[in-house]
Amino acid sequence: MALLVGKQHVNKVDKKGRISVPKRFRDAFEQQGFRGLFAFPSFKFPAIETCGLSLMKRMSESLDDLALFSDDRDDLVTVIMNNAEELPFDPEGRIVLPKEFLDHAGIESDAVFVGGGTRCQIWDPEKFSAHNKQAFANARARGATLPMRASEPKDGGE
Amino acid sequence: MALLVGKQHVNKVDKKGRISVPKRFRDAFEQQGFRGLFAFPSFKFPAIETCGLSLMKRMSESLDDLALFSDDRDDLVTVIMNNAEELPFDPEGRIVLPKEFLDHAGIESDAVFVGGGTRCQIWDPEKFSAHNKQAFANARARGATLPMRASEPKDGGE
DNA sequence: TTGACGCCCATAGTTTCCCATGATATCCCA
DNA sequence: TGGGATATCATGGGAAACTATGGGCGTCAA
Repeated sequence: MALLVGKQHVNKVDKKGRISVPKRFRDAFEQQGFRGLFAFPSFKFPAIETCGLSLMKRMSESLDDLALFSDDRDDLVTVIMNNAEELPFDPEGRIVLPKEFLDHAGIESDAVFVGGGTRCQIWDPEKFSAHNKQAFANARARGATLPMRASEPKDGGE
Repeated sequence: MALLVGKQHVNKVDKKGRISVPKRFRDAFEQQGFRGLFAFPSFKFPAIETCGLSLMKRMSESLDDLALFSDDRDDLVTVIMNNAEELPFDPEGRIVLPKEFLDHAGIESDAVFVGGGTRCQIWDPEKFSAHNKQAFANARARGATLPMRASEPKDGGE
């Protein structure tokens, strides 16, 4: 899948709750066989997490591998599936953000799409800006490092 | 199959006990070859479990895999199969919820359809809200993780 | 005959679609 | 290399389509 990066897409939420999904991101999601995306509130941040059909399906299948009616499964289903929403694109490539999501993220009129590799987050621009600064500070203070995966011999698809 | 997710569908139970099944869920169930759904009271929660023909079949088969005459099997067969009802959609896409189910779930005038991937549950909105909070707390306390199925090597077609 | 159930119709409120407009970015050509 | 022509993307609003809901009627069965 195309990589989603960047934080330059600041779009407007209109009075119907619609917002344009940046073309790049939209294309990446559409390639997964569903003209839309899946969104759910982040539990760590005041932000909305979004992903495409592939990841959502994979999570659903993984959940189905757990024993039906087990506590583990029930809790995870609730946390993941029950709190997600399927948001189809309209012909112009917009989605309608449920009010609950807007509240969670503290979004009013503008929102920024932040690419995070295979998925993306939607933030209130100011909140993200603060979060971004903080992340820089944290990484610097902690001297964060990233152990790298061995590179693929061939171009490993997606 | 289309994924069933979300908890935004809050519909009303009319005095005949009818309730509209949200369009998305209805479509997903109908695709399975039966214009209706299967429902049975959850034995863990004050909620009604519902699923389509496919999952019902899969559960039946899974039950057959349990040892004949084992307590688990007998109990589950009783709890699931004996208490399940086949609820056909009316021309408007509604089902009639048996009074017994309404009582079990403590549903009076409103009910929320909660998507859980391949099935969905019907709850009293307030009870679900509390349950949702609890599930988050449980998952966090237990440090729940979801072992993921291996992702498809190629771009997962479909 | 009464009640339960399924079907039909009417309606209100949303949601989705469609079109128009403005703003950008891209490209082409002088 | 500058300027404009063109395609693309984001945005806004109105209209059409659809979903959810409520009530009435006929039918079948106890």
